[in-house]
Amino acid sequence: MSVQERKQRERAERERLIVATARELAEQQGWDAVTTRRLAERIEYSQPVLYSHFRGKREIIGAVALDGAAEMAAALRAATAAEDGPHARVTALARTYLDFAARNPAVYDAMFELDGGLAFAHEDTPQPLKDGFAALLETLDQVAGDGVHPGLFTEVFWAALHGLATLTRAGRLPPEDTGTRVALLVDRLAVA
Amino acid sequence: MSVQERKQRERAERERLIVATARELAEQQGWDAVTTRRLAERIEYSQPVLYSHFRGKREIIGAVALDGAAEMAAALRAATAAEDGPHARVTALARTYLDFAARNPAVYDAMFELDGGLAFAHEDTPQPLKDGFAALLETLDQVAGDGVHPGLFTEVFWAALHGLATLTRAGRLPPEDTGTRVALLVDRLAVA
DNA sequence: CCGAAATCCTAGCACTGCTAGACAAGCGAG
DNA sequence: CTCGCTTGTCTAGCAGTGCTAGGATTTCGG
Repeated sequence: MSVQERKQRERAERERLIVATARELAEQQGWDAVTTRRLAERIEYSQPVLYSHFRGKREIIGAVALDGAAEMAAALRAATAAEDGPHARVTALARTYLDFAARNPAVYDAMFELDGGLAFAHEDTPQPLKDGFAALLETLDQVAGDGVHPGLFTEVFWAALHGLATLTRAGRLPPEDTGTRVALLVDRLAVA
Repeated sequence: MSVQERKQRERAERERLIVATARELAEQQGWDAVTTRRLAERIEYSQPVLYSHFRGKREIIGAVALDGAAEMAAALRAATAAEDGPHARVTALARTYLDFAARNPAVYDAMFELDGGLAFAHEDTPQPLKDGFAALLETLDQVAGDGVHPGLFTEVFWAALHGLATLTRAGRLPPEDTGTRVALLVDRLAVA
């Protein structure tokens, strides 16, 4: 049995390599450069190997997205835990969110811009995505205000952050004023 | 000279046909289905004709985006003009924006999601885009609040709308609560 | 009416995601 | 240890993509 276990381990290892390589390549040269051929060459296997791990390119993007979601959730929790008071925590949350999106554009694209074939807002939503939303909710819950459903408030706040992230990265918003925009957003949306 | 004029007219007419057909096809079957071959077949010309009007597919997407921006700006102005009072106008603005995005997903994608090769936030930004932003600013200017730069406020509000639009359409947010989200957003962001 | 110029199309390139079928390596059974 | 078989991998290829070179056809000006 040990032989099979080793094989399974190696297979899982290779799968992680595929995802990590795809992410790296996307971050370096953009998702357009992530072709099955280039990806296969980088992991030093032939293309069909990719399809023995994933149904197709979409699923690879989806895997990168899940990794990213877990990472982002951890970053958000770490950033908010270091702050005192709801207002400071929300500010830190927003800054960290936008910072993550700016520093990992390819991963952010995999999560929200590209089609990774992931389910959302259903019971069959993958755990890391649920957890990412939960990380937002934990902090935003405290500033939703009376009579406002925390989940709905989180959705609105998240949408605002998402809009800022995407529009800034696409060159639609000048990046210099990000700090001011965050301050305005937090001051208005979050009730003490 | 009349002959040349007629030719120019026909050329312009054909260009409009290309853009309209691209938009129609994208709205019917998604942008993935808008290939140069299919598009060429629909306008009953060969592919190279497309390239005598546009540098490439990107520019076609850009042309659809510009059309859409003009349309959206008109819709926003019409909707806000019919309302009395700043709060009602902002609400109408937000509703109209999200409604436009929901009803014309392909056009909205061309404007913001896809790369149409358009410049933004510079002096060489095409006029319809500037005008779209101006349409937002006209209404939001009234509710920015004291000491808040109207342009910056508009950017934040716009980002929030954009986030709601994209996340809803991608299935990330349940569509039922759109009205509630808009109400929350307007109530908090807009200062009476 | 005829040469020149503008217009358009056929054919093809390099690339994409994805897959069938050949091939080799490693396994368990005798 | 050897034989058959499963398992894993690769080569080669398909249909489709955006885009373009070069030839054919139409249309214009003299």
